[in-house]
Amino acid sequence: MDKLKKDNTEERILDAAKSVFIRKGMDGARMQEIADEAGINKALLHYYFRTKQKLFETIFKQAFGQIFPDIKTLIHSELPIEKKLGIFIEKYISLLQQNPFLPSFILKEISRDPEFLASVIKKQGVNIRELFQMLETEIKAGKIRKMDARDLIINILGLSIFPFAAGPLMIIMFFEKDQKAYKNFLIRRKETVKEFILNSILIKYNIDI
Amino acid sequence: MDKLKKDNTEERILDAAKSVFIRKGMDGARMQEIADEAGINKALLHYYFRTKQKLFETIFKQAFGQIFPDIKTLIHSELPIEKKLGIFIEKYISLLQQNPFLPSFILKEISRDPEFLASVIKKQGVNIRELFQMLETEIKAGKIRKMDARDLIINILGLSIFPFAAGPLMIIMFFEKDQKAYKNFLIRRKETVKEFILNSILIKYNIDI
DNA sequence: GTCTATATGGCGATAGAC
DNA sequence: GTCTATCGCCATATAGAC
Repeated sequence: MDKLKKDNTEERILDAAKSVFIRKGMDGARMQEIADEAGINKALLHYYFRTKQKLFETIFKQAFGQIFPDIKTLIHSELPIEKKLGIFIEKYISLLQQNPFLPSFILKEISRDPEFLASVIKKQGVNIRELFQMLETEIKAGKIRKMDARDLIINILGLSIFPFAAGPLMIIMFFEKDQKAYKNFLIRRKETVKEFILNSILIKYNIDI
Repeated sequence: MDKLKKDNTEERILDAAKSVFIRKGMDGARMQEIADEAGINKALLHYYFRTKQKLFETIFKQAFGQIFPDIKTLIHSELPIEKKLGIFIEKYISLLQQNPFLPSFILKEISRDPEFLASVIKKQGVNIRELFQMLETEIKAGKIRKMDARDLIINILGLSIFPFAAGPLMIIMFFEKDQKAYKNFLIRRKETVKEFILNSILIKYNIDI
């Protein structure tokens, strides 16, 4: 029973902390606000997670862990490159749709403490090198037009992530505060991003006349 | 002489504030740090700009004002669309190169207070509607492949802005902390982004066999 | 205009009862 | 494990001398 109670409180704290940290960032978040949202008091926060910093790191790692869908299996799969990229983009944007505040949360952290973030990524076992090699192989094989693999990766990430990071502004300026229209835009995004990228990089042998 | 002295101090404050706010954001910035960097004391900050909030807003508007190069003239020019887009991308990335911390600064503000930001944009006299109309005209004329103009705008902005917002992480993970290699990457970016976008959206009538 | 000194409030963190 | 009360610090902001 005690065990259950503990788990429950800890979970409520983590949920509340995630919500507040994601809205306000590390600097803007207040322990009091997290406590309120969790339905407990500040002292208990410190009982569970000694410091604000530790609580933040717990949340950050948890949030960030989600952000790498199984890239590894995708890299080594035998699918043609356009399928690989298509699946990645779809999975990635779906993930962001379920966690729409992750992008701005992580971007904040990039400018606040990039070393910490890089260390978290390393621990996730993400293999950048393999990813580069895979892409470069495809480029050399002439499946993708000649380009810097770093550009390609950044382009894919930027096109996927940016509409979420800029979301609150887009809703006001592009969608007249119509949240639903924005949501529909994001749903279509999976297809339009795929289209946009593949159109740009695939080498096609069409006769267009 | 008094006038000169005033101007000088005010300018030093603005420079220092810009530097600190851009590094730390509104929440992370400290008035003491700004005062130190300006070579004065805290009290004087409040003498010039009553509150931190007001100082921040001054800086923000100033920084944001730069971010709209003369889009208006570009929209109404008689250049073909690929030239228009090319010029915009080049100008925009150049601007960001000179103010590499603007992206993360503004993205922070998007999630902190999007309404304020939208109001600043409105006052800048940016005419989103005209931009949409221009793009839609080109699409209808068959110069650009069929797509949602909002997607196109977001794609251009995302591809331009994201590499700066993610810069500190890229330097660590893609460039082994070699700042210079990253800078060179950004220099090349002007061309690669143009290429990437135009390749994706222009309708070409090539025979590729 | 610029400074020193201080007020005021808020926040993270801890002590200690239950 | 959970609470109330409080400490100690630091940040914004002001008062007042020069």
